[in-house]
Amino acid sequence: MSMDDLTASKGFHPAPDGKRLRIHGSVARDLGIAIVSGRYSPGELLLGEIEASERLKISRTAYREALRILSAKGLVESRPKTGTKVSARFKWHMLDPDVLQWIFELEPSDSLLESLFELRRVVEPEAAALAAKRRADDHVARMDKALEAMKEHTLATEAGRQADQDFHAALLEASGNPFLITLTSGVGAAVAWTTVFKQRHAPLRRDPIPDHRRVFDAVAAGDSEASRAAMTDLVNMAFHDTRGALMAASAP
Amino acid sequence: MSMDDLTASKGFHPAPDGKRLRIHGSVARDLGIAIVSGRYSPGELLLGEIEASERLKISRTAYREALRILSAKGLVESRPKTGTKVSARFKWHMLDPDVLQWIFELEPSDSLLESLFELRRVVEPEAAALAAKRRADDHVARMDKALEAMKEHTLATEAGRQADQDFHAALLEASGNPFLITLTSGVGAAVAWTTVFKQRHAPLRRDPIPDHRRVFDAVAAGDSEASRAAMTDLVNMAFHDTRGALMAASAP
DNA sequence: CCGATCAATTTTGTATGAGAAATAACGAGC
DNA sequence: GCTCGTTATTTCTCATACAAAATTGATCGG
Repeated sequence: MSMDDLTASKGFHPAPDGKRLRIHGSVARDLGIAIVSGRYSPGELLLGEIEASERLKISRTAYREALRILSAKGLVESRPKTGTKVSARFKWHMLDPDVLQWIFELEPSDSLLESLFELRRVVEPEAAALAAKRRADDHVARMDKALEAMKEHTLATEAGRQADQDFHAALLEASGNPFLITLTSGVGAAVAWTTVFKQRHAPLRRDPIPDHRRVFDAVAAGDSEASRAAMTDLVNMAFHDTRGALMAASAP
Repeated sequence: MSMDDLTASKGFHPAPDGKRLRIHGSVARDLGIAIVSGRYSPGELLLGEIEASERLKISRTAYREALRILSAKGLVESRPKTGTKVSARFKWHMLDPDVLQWIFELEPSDSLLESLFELRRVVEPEAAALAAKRRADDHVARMDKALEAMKEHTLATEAGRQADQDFHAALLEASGNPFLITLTSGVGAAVAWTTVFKQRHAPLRRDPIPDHRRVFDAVAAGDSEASRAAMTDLVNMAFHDTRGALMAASAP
């Protein structure tokens, strides 16, 4: 692909950053999206530093730092004389929060979506089960509070979605496993953002409160089996919603 | 902590890179290890660019690029005027291959080790079960070949360990899920390197061939239940070995 | 005394030019 | 045909200068 396409699309991204931080990362973002979306194929050589930075109208340093970010995420690898090339897909850090977000900002293939939720169906119920065993009173209180806020504001509002995030965050913390926390929160955030972004506030899903309530009750009661089951349902519902959002966005 | 400690330890790392690639990343490595090992606490401010680069005896650009790598992995965040500070732990990308490796090069706490294998016990058996359903003949052939090589060379040799890697790689590919592949291979590689590095070729584990054979037979037969069970045993054995290696290294 | 607005200072961010290291490709010599 | 040095290209490093951002403090008005 031509580097000009990138320049052309500069600044058109909705930038679902949440908090504005590291504006400069937009270059890495654009390049990253171009890569994960397949506009650069694995093995393909990128232009040299001078040429690329000229096309993008940025300095060489800025371009290099963007490449550093991408190489830290396993998307590219560069060596002297050879140049910088897009890494093979299996080297990509697919679970990196940014990479995930980049993937889901475009139109992820059905199989990718299926794969991601395959992972979620395995991990998240187990996290809920662990949370049921290990939760402290504080976690239960936070989940309860978040649930109340969800009921009050609904998911159509920013406050409601924040409460949803809080609910899951508290649950994950209760699991006490930092790896599960990183994994699940990253995946959840990327997907949640997708649904919100693709279907703007569309009340497509059925009332999510009862399902959350089931999870809450099970975890609060310390019933790991019930927690697992309830969370499985929740993930399945999320899968349904996400698929719906993506299909609506791709075929308007 | 003082930045001088870093300079002092420069070049002492065994650099388990495998292929030499991006030597320059050693700065990021040192800093990353310093962070995940707790020598910098979350929230702590790093020195300014000029001062830090002087201490490390590198240029400002080199130091900045190292910071970029770390920020891409969620370890630090920098803003103008405020400076660069170590991010809160929950922001770290714990499943990033490099971060994992950095964590396990030091002495990870028992609870961390427990947490990681908690994740593995959930994910890897499921990956094996999926592989049993989806494996193609090619995957079986590769696993078979790798198994033969393992039997011939044993895990005490480099060739044998390579065969072990190949075995698991083929199995993961058979699962057909890129997220499972990234997750498992990253985790596996970091831990495998730890055991090899900590206990140099020590024949601590019982013969791993039969356990691998069980997995192979189940996957080849397309029996997902048996695959799940066999892989569970394999993970448990790996947990035992890793714990042993780490304890041996910490209390010589 | 309190508040707000505006300027100053500090820190990261960007730009640019010059050169060093690394490595793949080429060619000379045997 | 094979080995070994040479060359060319590309990333990597360095040094310096300037721009942008954001916190701090000071100044002014109420």
